[in-house]
Amino acid sequence: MKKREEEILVRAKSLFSKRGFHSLTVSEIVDSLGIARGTFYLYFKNKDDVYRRVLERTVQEIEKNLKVLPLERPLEQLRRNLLSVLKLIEEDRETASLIFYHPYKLNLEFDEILEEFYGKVLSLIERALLKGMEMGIVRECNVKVISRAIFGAFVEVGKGLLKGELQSAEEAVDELLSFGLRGLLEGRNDWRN
Amino acid sequence: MKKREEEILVRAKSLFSKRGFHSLTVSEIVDSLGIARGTFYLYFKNKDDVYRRVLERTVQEIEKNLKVLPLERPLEQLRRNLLSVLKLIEEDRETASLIFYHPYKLNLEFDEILEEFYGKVLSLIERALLKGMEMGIVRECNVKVISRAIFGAFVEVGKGLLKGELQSAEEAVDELLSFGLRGLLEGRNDWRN
Amino acid sequence: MKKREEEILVRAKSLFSKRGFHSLTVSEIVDSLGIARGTFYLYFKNKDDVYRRVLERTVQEIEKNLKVLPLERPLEQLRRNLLSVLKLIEEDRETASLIFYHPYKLNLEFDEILEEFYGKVLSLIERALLKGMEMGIVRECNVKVISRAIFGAFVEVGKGLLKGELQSAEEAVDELLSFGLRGLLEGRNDWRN
Amino acid sequence: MKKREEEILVRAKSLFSKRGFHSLTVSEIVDSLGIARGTFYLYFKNKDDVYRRVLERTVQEIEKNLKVLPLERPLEQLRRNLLSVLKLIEEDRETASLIFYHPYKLNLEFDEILEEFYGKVLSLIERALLKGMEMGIVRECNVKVISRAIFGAFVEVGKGLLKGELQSAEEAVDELLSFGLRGLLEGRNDWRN
DNA sequence: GATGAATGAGTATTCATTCAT
DNA sequence: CATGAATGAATACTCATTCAT
Repeated sequence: MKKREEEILVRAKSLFSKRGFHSLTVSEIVDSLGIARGTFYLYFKNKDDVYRRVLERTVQEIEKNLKVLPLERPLEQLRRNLLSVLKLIEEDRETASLIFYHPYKLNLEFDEILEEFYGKVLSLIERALLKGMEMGIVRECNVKVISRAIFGAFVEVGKGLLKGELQSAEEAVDELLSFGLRGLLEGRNDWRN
Repeated sequence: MKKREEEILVRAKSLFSKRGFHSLTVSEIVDSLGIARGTFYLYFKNKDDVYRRVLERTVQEIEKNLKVLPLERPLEQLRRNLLSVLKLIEEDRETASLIFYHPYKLNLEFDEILEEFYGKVLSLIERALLKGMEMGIVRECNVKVISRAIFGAFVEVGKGLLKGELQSAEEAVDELLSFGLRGLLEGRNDWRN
Repeated sequence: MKKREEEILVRAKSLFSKRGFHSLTVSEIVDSLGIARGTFYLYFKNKDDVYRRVLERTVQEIEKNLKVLPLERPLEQLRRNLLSVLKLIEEDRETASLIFYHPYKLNLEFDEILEEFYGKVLSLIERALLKGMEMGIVRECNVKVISRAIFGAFVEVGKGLLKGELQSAEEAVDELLSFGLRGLLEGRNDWRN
Repeated sequence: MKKREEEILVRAKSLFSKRGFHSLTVSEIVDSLGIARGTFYLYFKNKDDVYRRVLERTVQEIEKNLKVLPLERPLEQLRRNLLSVLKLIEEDRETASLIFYHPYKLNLEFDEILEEFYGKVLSLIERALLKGMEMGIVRECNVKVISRAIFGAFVEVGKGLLKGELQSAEEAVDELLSFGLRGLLEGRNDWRN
């Protein structure tokens, strides 16, 4: 990766995360870097191209943190993954903003990138659930529905952290896990026991 | 409400839900109705104006279905509300699409409309949780985190229904409730008992 | 003249004098009268038509005050005419505004209306000058130039009154006349003596 | 100043002076130069912007010719200034057209540009008058009124030259001066003596 | 590699005018 | 006489993209 290309990608990510796809112009990207308009097109086919690559990178960064640990302790693995992603959000608001607030229907290609990412996360959750059931830790349930529910709960808590309406990622993940495992009803025990 | 205005709003909702705000042009709206460009501006100040009104209406339609039932049975109330909204989604994919896939950062005013709506839903959930705790049905928990989690789970399941990746709204809601109430761990009882 | 027609003309004059031709819309005229857009076109062919008729009327009102008195006392006649027009300006700012600040090159037809009016005023002045020369009161001069100069001086003083930068019409006319007759140089007598 | 910018300004001045602000379109400017619509907006913020800059330039060109000579000979200075401006008008009809026939009430900002210019010319005249009085050359008079009168006379003669209704600028200025200094009444001497 | 002037298709918006009721 | 909904031509302005230097 060329230095210039990298430079543009970094700046573009920052700007797209603040301004969204449509309101950010190519001029703003190049002006903010002090480079010529033509230089931009030396490294990127067009505006869609930068956006796609920004999205891809961002998704990859998160995926690096999604470890497919050995499945002996599926719930622990899930906990770790959720926590590591929420931590990332706390640290890198640009990434979070892109992932959570990406406008769908911009362009089918863009949507696919996130859909694929979401799909990966979903299947990670599904696999943990299935393994848990196999091991007798997790009760029988509709995995399709529940994995989505977990995913959604997680995403929404992530947004809460991003907006500053929730405070600590650690606390949120524990609360989330506890909720997911024990449910809301009174009279349960901690799942780790 | 004038007939024309209604006609435009209905068509605009349909088109915005399919195409998003930016890619839909005013020309497409009027062409699709076979009316003159000027006619559009007779009823709407500008493109933002239609979009705002479409969004407002859509939110209102859903809110009509969010009944603030007497809180004696908070969990039952929650169940009904979630179900009625998911049913709506099943029936009216345009509404669902607008609500779930609205691009944030389009325009602060637009975002506020949905934020306000989401806020209402969140507080509905919070109130049910708090009442449940008061009544001793729901165990102590961080209401801020858990209400978001429930909301997120619900939204994500809604999206799944919309995309056709999940089948029945009824089944999904029951599964969701059971998940939320009993959690995932083996060896729990049904909350209704 | 129909009552409605009159009503529209009066309002249009008022609005055109404040807003100018281009920035005033037909909608504003009809809205301000509480009548339908169609009603306007019952009495006027188009927007140009009202403007033309407003201009014509306004010019006619002034012309009524421009008396072609018997020429025995040409300078006295000139004084009276100038005074009567400046008085009108003091009283009717709408008329003054239209006459003095009409944007040329709007439309040839409009320009002609004022040009014709200006032409009349000029020839009034010219005739007074010529008569004065004939009578030996006025010294030999280039009537074309001087009549324009008198006209211009008069118009500019009118604008000064309109803008409130000059105070009394009477005083201004006397000063103007004295200037025109005696000139600026020291050591002259009053022309009436 | 970039070559293109200059090119556009020159053409715009020419077109505005012939067609006025409203009837001239941006398309006409660019078509007449054979450049793209976007090129125009590279150099000018909008249509108002070109007009404003054309007006400012034009005023500046004239102001360069308005010399604030030492005041020992105030009337001679006035004569020179009036003459130099009238000469300019003879030579540059576009400038003259813009200055004399600019439609007021287009836009407050535009009006201010000319008002400021007119104000400068007026104060130039006022200062000459006051100095003249101080030196005992000019008789006591209401300077506010008389300076306006001189200005108006001058403007109107300028218009006459522009329209071709008056012939020579030199002759007109001398006639104008003689009129202003000696007045119209018979039996006066030349002011230079 | 880098530049930045030039491009022009695309879009929102206005407003005088018409005409069926 | 009066209405006012509907029209659509006209226009300003934006911005992604190109290409000669």
